[in-house]
Amino acid sequence: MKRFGLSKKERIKKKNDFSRVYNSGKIIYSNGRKLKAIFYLGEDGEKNVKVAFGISKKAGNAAWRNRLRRLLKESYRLNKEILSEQNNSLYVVFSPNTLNKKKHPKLYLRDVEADVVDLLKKLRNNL
RNA sequence: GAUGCAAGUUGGGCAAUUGCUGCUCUAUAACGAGGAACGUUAUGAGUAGAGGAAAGUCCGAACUCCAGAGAACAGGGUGCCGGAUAACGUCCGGGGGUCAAAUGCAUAAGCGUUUGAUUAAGGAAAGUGCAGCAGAAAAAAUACCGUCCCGCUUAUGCGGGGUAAGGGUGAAAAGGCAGGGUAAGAGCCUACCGCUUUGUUAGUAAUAACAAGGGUCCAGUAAUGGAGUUCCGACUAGUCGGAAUCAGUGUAAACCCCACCUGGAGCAAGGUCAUGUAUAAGACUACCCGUCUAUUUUAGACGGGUCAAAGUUGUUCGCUUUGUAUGUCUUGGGUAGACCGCUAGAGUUUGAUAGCAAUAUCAAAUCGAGAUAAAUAAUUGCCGUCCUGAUUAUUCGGGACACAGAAUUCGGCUUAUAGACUCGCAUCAUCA
RNA sequence: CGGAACGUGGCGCAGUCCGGUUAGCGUACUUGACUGGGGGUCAAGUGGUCGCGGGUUCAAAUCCCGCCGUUCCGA
Repeated sequence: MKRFGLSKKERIKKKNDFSRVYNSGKIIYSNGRKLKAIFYLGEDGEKNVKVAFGISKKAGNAAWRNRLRRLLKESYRLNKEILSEQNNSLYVVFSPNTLNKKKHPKLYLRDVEADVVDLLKKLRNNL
């Protein structure tokens, strides 16, 4: 597996997985409450982490949402080794909480990455 | 050269690193009984990878399904004329209306020419509805003030009648204006303008130009009466009665009339395979006639008719299916995985020909997204454009670079949009 | 992606079909009266770009066109 890669196997694709995360997952927020993450810890013993990025239609128009999703993906991709020590299957969905297009018409990686790292560290401590 | 307007084109570039999706490979590895071949997965290499609006979903089509998708009505849409097109509410060309400016003619009303803007613009002399408030009167209307005549009265004025020129109301008051006429007035009469009818010419047509006709005639101060012409109705069939004889205004994005178009749903359409639930629930299960077979009653098959149910997604007709078969129809439940549909097409560019143009025909060349909790990217550096701070004939900083993201595919419309370029027009400045 | 409905005082609605009278109702809010005070009742009052922009009309919340926003449905 690539060190900085993010292939199809590392993403949540099935509808059942999504409903499991949203129905019985836990929510944590980043410092400043810009972002939030919903996660679900499985008990099958398989060592893999799956992620997804969910952005509401109310946050902004399609081009803005597309850019935010790519930045979130990039931030996770560069920092996913933080979660490499756990042993069960883990499902995580990242979403913006207070972030929207009206407040932040221009998005940059340096703004988003710090919050994602913060979220990942909190996640590791919760396991 | 600057500024403004209008039209069109374009929608930052190069490199490095790290990634994603599709396709290709005599590539490497693992797995599948596994040597070859094949398949799957991973890795590697190569290659391609958002738009002019991809948007809004406002129109039009292609394509697919609905067990005919037929007819009539209803409903919906379009609306100057002609052309283009697969089609359109789109585009092109032509003509008309309205408004503004300039200018010419005219006493005026008005008419002509040029330029610009705008125009959902068939029919209001087929019918119906509506026109609040104000105003005397609002649609075959009407006399409030005024004005004229007659009667009464000392007079102020009162009563009767005429009058739409003037005042006033209103968005709108029943052609305009000048002269004649009159008791006063009025198309009451006349000229001009407008309106309208018919004809000719030009044009495929909308329409335009030109010509002719249309406000009747007689009597009367007037009201009015008579005559003529046209239309309608009645009957006793050639008389009687009624209406008209220069606009009965506006509204059809009110009903409506006319012409043309129109079945419904939409790629989450639909098809194949896999997985999987519960043969779950409900409705219909009628009658007559004829023929044939077996024959005691009777039963079965075929054909026809009636009836019932369901479908035909508004109604009717018509049509189709079913009516004792482990049948048909309706409702409900379950699956959310894979593949096909899925991208080469009414495609793009160039040239020639036809055409005023939209566009068409022919020839040559060319094209490379196809995802599905959804790829097409992120960061950095340099260059480019703009803003700004310091320094000052040069350099160093800082910031910004639009609107916006394919989801079956096309043709349009509408809306959003920083900057750059091209052509044309107008104004100003400078030089020759 | 496709298809539908709705937008009127702070809140919930009527009026829109078929244009005209003052845009109305409940609740909330303000003031006053009744009460020793509160609650409650009664009376009076405030508050509206009828989502936004054009058009038709003498006149538009209402008719027509274009935008904006919200909600719902579809394997």
